[in-house]
Amino acid sequence: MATIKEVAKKSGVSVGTVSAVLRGECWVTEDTRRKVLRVVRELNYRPNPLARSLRTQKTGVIGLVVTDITNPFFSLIVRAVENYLRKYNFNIILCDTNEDYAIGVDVVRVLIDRMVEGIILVGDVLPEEELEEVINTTHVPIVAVERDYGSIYELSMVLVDSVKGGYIATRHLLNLGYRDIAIVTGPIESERNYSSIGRLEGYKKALREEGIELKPEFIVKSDFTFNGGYTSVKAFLERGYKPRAIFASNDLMAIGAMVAIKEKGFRIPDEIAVVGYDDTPEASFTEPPLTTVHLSMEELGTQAARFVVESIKDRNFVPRKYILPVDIVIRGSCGAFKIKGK
Amino acid sequence: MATIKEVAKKSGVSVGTVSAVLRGECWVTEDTRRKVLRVVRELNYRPNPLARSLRTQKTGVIGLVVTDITNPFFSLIVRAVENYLRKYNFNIILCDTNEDYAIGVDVVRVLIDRMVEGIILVGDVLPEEELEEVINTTHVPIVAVERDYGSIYELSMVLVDSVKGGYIATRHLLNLGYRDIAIVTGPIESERNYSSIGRLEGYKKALREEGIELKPEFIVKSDFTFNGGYTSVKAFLERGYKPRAIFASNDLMAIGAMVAIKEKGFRIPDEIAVVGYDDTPEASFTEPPLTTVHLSMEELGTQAARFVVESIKDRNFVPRKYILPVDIVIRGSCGAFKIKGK
DNA sequence: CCAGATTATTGAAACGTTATAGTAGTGTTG
DNA sequence: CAACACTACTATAACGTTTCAATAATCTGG
Repeated sequence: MATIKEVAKKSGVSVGTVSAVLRGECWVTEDTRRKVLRVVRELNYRPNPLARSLRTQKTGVIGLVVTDITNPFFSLIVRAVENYLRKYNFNIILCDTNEDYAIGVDVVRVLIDRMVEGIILVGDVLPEEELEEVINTTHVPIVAVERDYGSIYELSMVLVDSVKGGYIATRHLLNLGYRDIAIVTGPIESERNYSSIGRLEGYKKALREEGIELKPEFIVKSDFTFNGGYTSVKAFLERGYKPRAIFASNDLMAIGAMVAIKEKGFRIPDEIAVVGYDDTPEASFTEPPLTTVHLSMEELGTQAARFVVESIKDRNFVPRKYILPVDIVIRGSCGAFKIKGK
Repeated sequence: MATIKEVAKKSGVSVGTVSAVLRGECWVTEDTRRKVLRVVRELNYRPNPLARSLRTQKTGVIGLVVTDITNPFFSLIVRAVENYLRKYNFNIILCDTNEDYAIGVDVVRVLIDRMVEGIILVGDVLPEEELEEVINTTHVPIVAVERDYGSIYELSMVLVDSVKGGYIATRHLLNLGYRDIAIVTGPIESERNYSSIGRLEGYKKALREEGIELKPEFIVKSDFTFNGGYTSVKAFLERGYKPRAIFASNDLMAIGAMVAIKEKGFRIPDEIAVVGYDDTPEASFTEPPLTTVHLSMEELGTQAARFVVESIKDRNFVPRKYILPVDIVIRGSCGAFKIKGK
């Protein structure tokens, strides 16, 4: 690997000048610029980003941490973030925590050591204590996606209006005349399960509004996976419950639920209607196609990336909050098109 | 951020000694070691990896490039790679090329500039010319996954026995007595579509073996996505063809195909049997569950990561090739369990 | 008890950049 | 034409580590 020194020597100028040419400083004469650039090409010189970063304290790297890369919800966000950041010449260090706080904590520390210029946390990567610690000990801009840390901390957030999402899903089912509506939730043990709890809240709100009593046994706890949706709903049905409709808090669980429902011999949507949440690509390819709360993962990712870039470029950026609007996309599984089939 | 100098000053030793303590050199007295470590803790000192890398020429970073992070096949590999590399304290810079060579080429160059210690390419990231260029100009160990670059280049490969996979899928359908078997392929325009072409080869081989003539119109070209599978099979059926079975070259397309088949009013597997490829999680949650060629993405990822780590640790590692064995997992969609339902 | 070996430690030179103070050389101006 | 300001550069000190030759301190053994 050629270094800047060799370029300098060979083109008969100082390293400073070469550096200046490469950084596009305006004061260099056209003559020397050309001379230097020729040598750069000749030696196939490429500046060493490590050395550069060491000096400038800028790495051009953003840390992106997700809880489950395997879930299309997250991978679509990852793609959007990457596409956005590429335009600004940032690279991404990606980490998947596998929903494990220990890994999350570790990984964020490593990112900070590596002097990333920004961190995007998607999902429940860090407990509040650790987030606080990180924010107190460092100044990297942080953006949390789909995890509400409240307004106490200095970080931007990109959120989905989960309550509203849960509400419109349930509302939609109510509007279709269903009363016995069960919900399949994600993890809801603690406050921090922002998205699960929000969706559940929306569900409750819609029922309350309609004056329907809330049956605790109709709240089926699960875990946002295919398999979780399948087993929890199967168990639920085997306990003898028979709701008229099920709102699953994400598409993966909705798909699992649909399999369980069919296995128990019920028709969808005629006997049990199903609504999902996320509108992942697979939602269009279930049988019947899944009615689901649509949210744009692309928008989430882009917005998060935008916040990060802004907080890096703009010295006095103040953390912001973006709330993604949601709507419902109606397909076959809810029974809205009883006549027309698909 | 505390630097090693401050630690040195505060603990009354030289920087060299601090460095030695931190790197666990054995010659330091227990006394100084303790003294230094106390100060390290007090100042909450963490070595700057940039500076370290600049000096040692080792970054502890591996580049991981995939063509479509959105596809569970890839994201499962990513997860496996990450899990393996974490154990060796490597971090990952992930890039998604979106199947775009231009991005792939660019991204690999950036990775090399950043002095990653190894590169894992999953899928068709780079054209041969560029791979050659990269290998000739640098010495980073490279591992290609699911892309066969032949034996000319100095790189390790982790491959799936695509031909065998295609063969056993088709063989399975033949064994069930089906003769009219269509195949839905991925892109097959050029040599480099290693996986698509391999699977197609396997399909052809099985038919040939059985003395069945190959109908070119039964080779349905598609693109490895849900939607591709759906539209291509829909068009195929609308052209009036009615195969007894369809082998889709991945699960996503199989799922799309199943929707198309049902939409056209055919029952699966009674009228048209379906077999997929990959055994992604969604394969268990189709209706009926998808019979598919099982391959362990985890194994692929782990193996690739292992190769990378080995080539880094072992000065005289010679590039190796690993071929993942495949088998078929029989579920409902192929009609092997006609009696028992699921 | 001193030469020589051994042990614990230091000091300074890298690593490859950028940033900045300084400096020749060339106009400009009063 | 001296004083001054530009212009186009150069030299060098960082950045925060590791590495290694040099060195002081201690220990051996003849």
